[in-house]
Amino acid sequence: MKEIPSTYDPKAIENPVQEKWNTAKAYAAFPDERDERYVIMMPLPNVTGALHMGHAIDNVMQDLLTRWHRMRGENTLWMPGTDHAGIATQAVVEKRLLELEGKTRHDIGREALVERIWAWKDQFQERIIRQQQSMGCSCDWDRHRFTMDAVCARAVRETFYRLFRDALIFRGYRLVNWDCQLHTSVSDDEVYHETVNGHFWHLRYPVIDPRPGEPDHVTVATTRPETMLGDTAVACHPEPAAELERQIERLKERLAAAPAKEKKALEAELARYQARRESHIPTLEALARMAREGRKVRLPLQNREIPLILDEWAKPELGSGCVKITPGHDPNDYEVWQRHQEEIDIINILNDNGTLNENAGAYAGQDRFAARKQVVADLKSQGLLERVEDREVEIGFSDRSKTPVEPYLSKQWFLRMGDVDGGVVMGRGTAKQFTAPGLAQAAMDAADPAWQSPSGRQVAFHPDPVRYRNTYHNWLAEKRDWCISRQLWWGHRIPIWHGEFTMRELPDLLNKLEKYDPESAWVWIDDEHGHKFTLAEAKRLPESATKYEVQLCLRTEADEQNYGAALEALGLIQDPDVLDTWFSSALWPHSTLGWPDPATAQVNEGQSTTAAVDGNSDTLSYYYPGSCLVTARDIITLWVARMVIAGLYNLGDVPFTDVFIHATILDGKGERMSKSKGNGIDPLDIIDLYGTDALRYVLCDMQTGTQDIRLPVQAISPYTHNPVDLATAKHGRSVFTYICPESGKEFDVLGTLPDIPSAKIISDRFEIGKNFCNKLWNAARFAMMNLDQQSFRSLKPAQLAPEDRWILSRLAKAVAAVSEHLGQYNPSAAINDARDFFWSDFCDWYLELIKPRMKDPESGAVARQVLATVLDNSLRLFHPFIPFITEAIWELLNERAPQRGIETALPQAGLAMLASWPAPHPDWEDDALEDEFRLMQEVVRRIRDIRNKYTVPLNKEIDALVKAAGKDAETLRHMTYHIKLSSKLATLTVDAAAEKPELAAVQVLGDMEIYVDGVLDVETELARLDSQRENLLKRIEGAQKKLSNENFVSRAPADIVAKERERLAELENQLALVDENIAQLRA
RNA sequence: GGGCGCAUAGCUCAGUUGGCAGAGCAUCGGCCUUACAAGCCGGGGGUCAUAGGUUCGAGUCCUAUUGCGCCCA
Repeated sequence: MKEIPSTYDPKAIENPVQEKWNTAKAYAAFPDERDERYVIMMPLPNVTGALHMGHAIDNVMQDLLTRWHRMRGENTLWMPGTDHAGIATQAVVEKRLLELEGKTRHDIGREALVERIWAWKDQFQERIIRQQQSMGCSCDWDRHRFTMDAVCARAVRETFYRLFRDALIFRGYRLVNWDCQLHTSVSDDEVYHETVNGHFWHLRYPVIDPRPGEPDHVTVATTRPETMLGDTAVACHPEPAAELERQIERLKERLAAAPAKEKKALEAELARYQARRESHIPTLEALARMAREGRKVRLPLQNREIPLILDEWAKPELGSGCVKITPGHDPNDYEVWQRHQEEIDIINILNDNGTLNENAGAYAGQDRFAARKQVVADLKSQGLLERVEDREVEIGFSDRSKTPVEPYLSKQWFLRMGDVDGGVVMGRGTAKQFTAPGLAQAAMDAADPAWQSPSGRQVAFHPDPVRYRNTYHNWLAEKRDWCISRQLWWGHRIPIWHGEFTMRELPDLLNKLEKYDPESAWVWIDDEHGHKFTLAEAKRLPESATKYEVQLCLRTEADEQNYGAALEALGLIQDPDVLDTWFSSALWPHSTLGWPDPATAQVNEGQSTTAAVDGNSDTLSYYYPGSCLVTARDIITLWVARMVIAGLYNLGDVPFTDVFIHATILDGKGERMSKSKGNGIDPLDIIDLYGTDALRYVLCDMQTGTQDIRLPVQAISPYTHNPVDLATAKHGRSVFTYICPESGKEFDVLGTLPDIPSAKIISDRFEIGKNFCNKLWNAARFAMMNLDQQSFRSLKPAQLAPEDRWILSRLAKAVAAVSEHLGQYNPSAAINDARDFFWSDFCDWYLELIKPRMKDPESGAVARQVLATVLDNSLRLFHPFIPFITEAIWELLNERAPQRGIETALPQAGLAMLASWPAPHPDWEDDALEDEFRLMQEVVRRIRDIRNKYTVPLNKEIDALVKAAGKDAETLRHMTYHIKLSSKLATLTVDAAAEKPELAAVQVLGDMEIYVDGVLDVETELARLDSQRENLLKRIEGAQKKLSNENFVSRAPADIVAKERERLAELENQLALVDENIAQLRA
């Protein structure tokens, strides 16, 4: 039998426990005959780097739910995996390539780069899995997926094909955010904005052939002067005077409603507006008239004539009242262009690397920032620069390359999110097929409590259903088309072959394409306006020089092998772009299970199959739809919504019914924790210092409702190895360095400065978890010392001592409360229910009460059996929260008391992880007994207080006399043993007619008085009684005031009033007793 | 600019339908009591951000203000 060390050492237990789980494959899930199942799909970590605290809480919450449901006997699958994270990973690898070898991706080519990214992915995926395993994640490691695995890739292709066939995927020109360094579009989510000091340049464009009385130039302003090279118009408001008046009225309304302190600024603005009636409106009216006449201005530097146009985007109350229109490089101007397509052009002046192209004339080839300087200088020398204003400007940066993004016109693939004529068929060909108005609408409906999928499901958010549903709804309601193409090399290649042809060239090609089976190769023909034609329709188009784009989607990898080369021979080329990462993540809940066909899905070597075996279902039909998605707030829109869309579209059902939104981890200042801010904690550092279970305990403890988690952080000084509080420490030469207060030397928290030692970031909050684990360890150790091949025999309640029945009653209630709170997605409440039971009831009272019984053969045997049973249930109860220590103790307990239970034996299990969740035991609950215990504990506390007040050492036994009658007296007589033991009394006497010994310390408790003789110091006692008296007076006054309020007595519910009366009577009684005692002592 | 959220003990947070303000940590005093000093026993500490309102009664409901955070543009 194993010796039990006297202190809890997480390092000594975690690896062996991990090995046991892995050897037993305790995590593995297979379809079987059970109807109850529980499925969680892991939000995929990127393969770009190590896991941080955000991953830690996400994983711990998932593992908590997974272990809990597994113990409840449900067929539980937690599917793990990693995400290829397109741009993020490629950017990291490209950066390394440049740093280490001085090469760009173009130097080594597509294939070689992709090969290097695979190598990177293999390395990091392994590391991530190790980290997750060390956090105790009980995912099914034999089903681990990577978004570019064959099984996932097939699902991506199939989905793309179906969406394309349904005309929900289309190609079009759009202004996108362009990363000039990575040469790719980036999504809005990948752009962050920063306010920087910039300029507002006011430029003059000469009017062509001005007539008398007309302005000879217009002034426009811009923060990006080089974009003027791509200007195609200058806009003026169609009704400048009327519009200005409207704005003046609006401002007046705002002024009337504004608080005093804002009035001044608004008044000034109003005055400015009013002055413009004179200073600007005549010119603007003239320009509007000229625009109506089709007049033009000359674009400087380009010597191009561009029209004056009328558009409401020009604001007569701002600037000059006119705006330059650069449709190719500004989103607002792009919208203006869409309204005026017949009148004006759209010009792109940028290359994909941020240099100017041939459309920039003399500036072609220059970088955009160099060109900016040159343009400004040239305008100035021509006298066309009116003035330069300093101004704060907001600039969008690419999150990946940290360089400014440019609005850039390019052809991209989109997924249509809006409603579609005739609707969209969801779950086509399945038993759950239905029609939705559009993809976004389908996902919105899915979270509507009134809606049900064909299987009766819908999506609900926890723990705040309304708030998070609104977030989800508001985003989807925009129904913005989703740009799914990325100009990258790393990711799922778009399975489209396309080419441009005129109607003269087309018929021949169409005849050849017609031979392909549409089940393998779907064809759409787009005209220049994005109208789509089928093959058959296109054949009837009139012969012309108009260009059409032929797009053909090959459905499978095999189709590509078979037809790819032939298509290229026909003049079609494969689109070089890859899909947005979220496209494959959206399919995660079903692609991982083998969709579209689990029988033929190609899983990796050594993995569990997705196909049906031994008469059980395949994984897709068994585990889809899943149960719960666990994630943070910021992923609701990005990912949750897209998974719902994909699940509904492909399978006609939601991917999960519950979404658990957990907290975001902040530092002590309330800022989001992140590696790049220097406040990020590495979970492995916490595990190293406090143990995995401590990490998990504290994360569970802090996951309350919707409250984010604030973790005050410290740095471990590399000089003294002592913690340094970062909230108060002084900074060194940058915001990422601090001065160690003890040594006065500087350290760095980012770990990127070569000449300064870096410090680990930790948080002492995790001590709470370690302390609890130590308590659990030692309580178990005490139990083990007393359990030696403890045997089981059926015990009737009558054979149990009161403390045995009491602890079982408390246990039954704790089990119920923990289950209840876990069901409500409240881990904090749940772990505290368990903790309070274990620490405050079991350790503080029960263990102390049974110590003497350990020497008695008969009552000792009963106590041991109760002890083993309660410990058994406690381990089961704590296991989902702190799996390592509970598993380690479980093994020790199995050795010493293999069979546990009270009346019947509990179900046995070799692993705590596979043990059953504690059974509910309403029959053990005993409220009357708990009341008696509460009274006993009160009395004990009063006596202990006296001991403390008069510093009576514990080894000095004292006598207590209690004046009590009726039920109280009866209870105290039942509990005499417990009171004596817990407060170390020689004797306890309970007597209704007890007389207070002259110099006894007194405690008043309800109607009772407790006397302890022989310890008293008169002065101290008087002071104590005085303060008690004060307190009583205050409370009596409050109660009297309340009861003398006629309104309270007449309007408050009768039971509340009665309770208040009762309370007053009791307080008055206590006051009388205290007064009596004071009088006696004074006498 | 639009939307959402938060403010309770020194710190981190609970506080159900409105009915006696709680926990853990920290702090103070006493204990190396035989599982645990990472512990045990006891104590102190609050104008529930501010100002109004509803109500017999407000930490809780309503309005405004202040400060902070997040999301979207």
